[in-house]
Amino acid sequence: MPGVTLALVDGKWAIDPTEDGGARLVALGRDGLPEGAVVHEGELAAAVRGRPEVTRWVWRSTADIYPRLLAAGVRVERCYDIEDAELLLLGHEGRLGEPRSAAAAWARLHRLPVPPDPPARAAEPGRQSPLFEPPSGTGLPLEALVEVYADQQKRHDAALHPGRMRLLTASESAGMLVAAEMNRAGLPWRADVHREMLHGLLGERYAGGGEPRRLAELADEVSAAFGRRVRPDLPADVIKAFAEAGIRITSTRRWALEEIDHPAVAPLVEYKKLYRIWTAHGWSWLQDWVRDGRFRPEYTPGGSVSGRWTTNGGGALQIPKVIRQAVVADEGWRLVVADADQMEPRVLAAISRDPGLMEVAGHDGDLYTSLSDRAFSGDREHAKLALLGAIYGQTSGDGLKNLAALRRRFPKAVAYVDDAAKAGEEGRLVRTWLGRTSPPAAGAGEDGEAGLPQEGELPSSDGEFTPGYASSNARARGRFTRNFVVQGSAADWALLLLAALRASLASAGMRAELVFFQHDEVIVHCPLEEAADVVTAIRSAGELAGRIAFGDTPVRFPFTTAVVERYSEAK
DNA sequence: TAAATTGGCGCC
DNA sequence: AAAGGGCGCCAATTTA
Repeated sequence: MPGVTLALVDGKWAIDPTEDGGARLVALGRDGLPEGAVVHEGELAAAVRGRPEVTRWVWRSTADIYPRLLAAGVRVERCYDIEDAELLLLGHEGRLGEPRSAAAAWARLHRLPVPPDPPARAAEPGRQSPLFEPPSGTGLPLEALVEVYADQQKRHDAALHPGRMRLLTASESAGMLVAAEMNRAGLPWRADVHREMLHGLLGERYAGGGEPRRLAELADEVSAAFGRRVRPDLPADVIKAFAEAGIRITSTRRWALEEIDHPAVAPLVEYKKLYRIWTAHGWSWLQDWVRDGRFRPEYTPGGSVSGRWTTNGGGALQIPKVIRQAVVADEGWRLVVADADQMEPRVLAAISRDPGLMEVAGHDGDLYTSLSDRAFSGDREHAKLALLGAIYGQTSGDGLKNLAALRRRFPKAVAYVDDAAKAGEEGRLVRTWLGRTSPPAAGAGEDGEAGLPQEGELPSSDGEFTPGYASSNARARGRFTRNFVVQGSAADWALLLLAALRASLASAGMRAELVFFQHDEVIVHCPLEEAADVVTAIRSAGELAGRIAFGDTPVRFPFTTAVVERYSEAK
């Protein structure tokens, strides 16, 4: 599958946009240093389009440059995003928090004062597309960018696992391309369907921005149940009202409310559910975020420390299930919705190399069922809770009880997350499989010393660890690092999945495009006749991602797929 | 008055 | 039955 490999060297060029809409470019050798002279082209897109032999474009920031190429109809196969790589390398070096702009990297290289990063700008729904903004370059000439790039190559060599680190920066760069393409494509969204649903759920929308009819009615029911006016959206008011009724609660979370026997509970819970839809995905959301039949969130690959993506504006990764009815394929097209099955347990099997868990994860069938057959006398729910509890660091409840059984049967898997938790409690850093590194504990830093950090050897300066005892802060940090190694390695795999899928769709010359990605789930929008091939492409990409990320492993990465007209029809 | 924090809940 | 990881978003409240 030549179109799907992740070649790291060959045909690399560095490019930097100029103020006048052109670009400066130079070919790069294997060492990352320039080969030949810098050339200037009058038009950025033409400069790229005219060099089809280039297999990887090295540039400062994909988010800055690629939308403009896409607008001109130019797609690129691969890129290397210098500022993204800088962030990953800094993290790996235990220096997360230092400025990551190319200008900062260049200044560090030359022992000059390091400029702080510009503040991140929040997405505004009505904001002009970056297409019409001038390049937001940092004023660094191409020659300096290339110096930073060559230095980054050396820093990859110095990483704990240089090959994996290269894979990490290459795949996150690919993720940047995917993100820009998805931002451009948008998720098909039927505003009329959405409005119908809002009306059905919430009732009429009153002018002046007040609560819709159904919410007002529920608020009245809550008040009637208490015998006085109570505002259901104010936790303090609700807690006080229950106290007056002789019921002591400390929070108004749904699970806490549902324990209570009181006539206010039912309307209160219903109110919270609908209130959430009204404020987060209601009429004003629709107005702000849906244009021309598409919802266009801004994806940020690696936006969370674990490497999961985030979105900026529009809450794209929290679309309530009921609202998904509004996600409808175009006429004659379909949505291929693919969900990776039990991704995190499978990733734990691959990274811990626990023989028993690898065997359980070596089949496409339901992982929790085979887990429970082996270790929980067929009790699937207990098996699932135990495994998730181990990954999340559960501290009480049934999950904890069943952890003992899990530890007996799958000692290496449990030890892997336990070791990560211990590292976190002791203030050390942990890494994902490909080398993304957890941030230093709060209060650590400042005293960073020379030399390359090795796994588990980075000191913390918060001084709160004492042998045999961990403070609640330390334990919280342990839960974080415990989960980080699994969630983050799963994000590693997901990046490779996206890169492989993108390459596969492009090489097959399909009209299909990726339109949604959410941790372990992708949606591809495609003509009906391409749907079967898309399903195949997704399955192959998942397996390929597993092999590239984790090497020779028996662990399988199957998907549940659905070819549907509406997102809500999947699952 | 603006920025930061809190509580709650949606998704994974 | 009870609450462990990661986010973004909203409204209200507290802090600067």
